[in-house]
Amino acid sequence: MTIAKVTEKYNIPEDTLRYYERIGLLPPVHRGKGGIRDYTEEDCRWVEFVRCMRGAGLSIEVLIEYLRLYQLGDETIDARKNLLVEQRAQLRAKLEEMKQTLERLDYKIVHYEKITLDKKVENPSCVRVP
Amino acid sequence: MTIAKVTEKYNIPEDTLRYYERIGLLPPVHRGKGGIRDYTEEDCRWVEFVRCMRGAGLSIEVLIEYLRLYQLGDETIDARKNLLVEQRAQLRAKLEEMKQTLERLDYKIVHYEKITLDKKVENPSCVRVP
DNA sequence: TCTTGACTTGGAGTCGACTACAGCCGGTAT
DNA sequence: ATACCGGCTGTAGTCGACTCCAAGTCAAGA
Repeated sequence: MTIAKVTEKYNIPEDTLRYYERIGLLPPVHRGKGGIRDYTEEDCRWVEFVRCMRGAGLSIEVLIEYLRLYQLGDETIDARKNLLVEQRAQLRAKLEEMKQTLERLDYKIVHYEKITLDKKVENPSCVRVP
Repeated sequence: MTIAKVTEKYNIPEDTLRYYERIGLLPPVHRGKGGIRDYTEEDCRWVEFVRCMRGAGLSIEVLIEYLRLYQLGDETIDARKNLLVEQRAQLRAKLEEMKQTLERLDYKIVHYEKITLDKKVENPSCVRVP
């Protein structure tokens, strides 16, 4: 699969795919004639995995480490699991924080809607909070 | 309230508080003798608000705009509400994405645990996926 | 044969969000 | 009087994560 196809399929710019590979966030992609990249099924799985994890905010550094461990084989299964457990904990925490903030936004929006209604009935009962 | 107290209370570095004020992410803080900042209750509410929203990933740009609108008074209530509604939508989407990823991590971790167990009973039934 | 277009590398530039000084000021403790 | 805080401004530097570009290669089509 050419880089253009991968870009199209996963919606990741070509430059970014090359960059990911260069820094070791993707395994070295096999090259065909003239050094042109030819992404295998497994390469694509990595691309998708990285997109997913980056989308959730995992750092590039951590993902490079994960790939590195993966490439070292079965010896690193424990280390990989620990890495994922750690990242999961952080993700959980972030998620919780964001849920709280979402609720706060809900509350504020309701507040703004109340103000607007109050104004319509000429009864301004709003308080000044951020 | 001095900047040091605010730093301590909200766990935001002094440099960052000054930076936030400079770029208009906080309203101009009143100064006492010798130009020293004296944060009011309302200033603190903004600090806390900004910390919360930044923590959820809202951009500085958007928050500056929100403060700007707020400072323009009641004329901008609608605009502010719209801004919040938009940001809430984005936050919801991000949250959903992260939830999916969290589940995926759960799944992968379980998978790694299975591998470890399998190995203990000399029955390696694992597949090679990222 | 020449051009076009998809790909390559290597390196530099950008962007958002801080973060770290250098150098100065004013009040208090020794 | 001096030294030390704690704060101030202004500017520059850092960091993570891309993003852009020049210059080159190669294959296929007019």
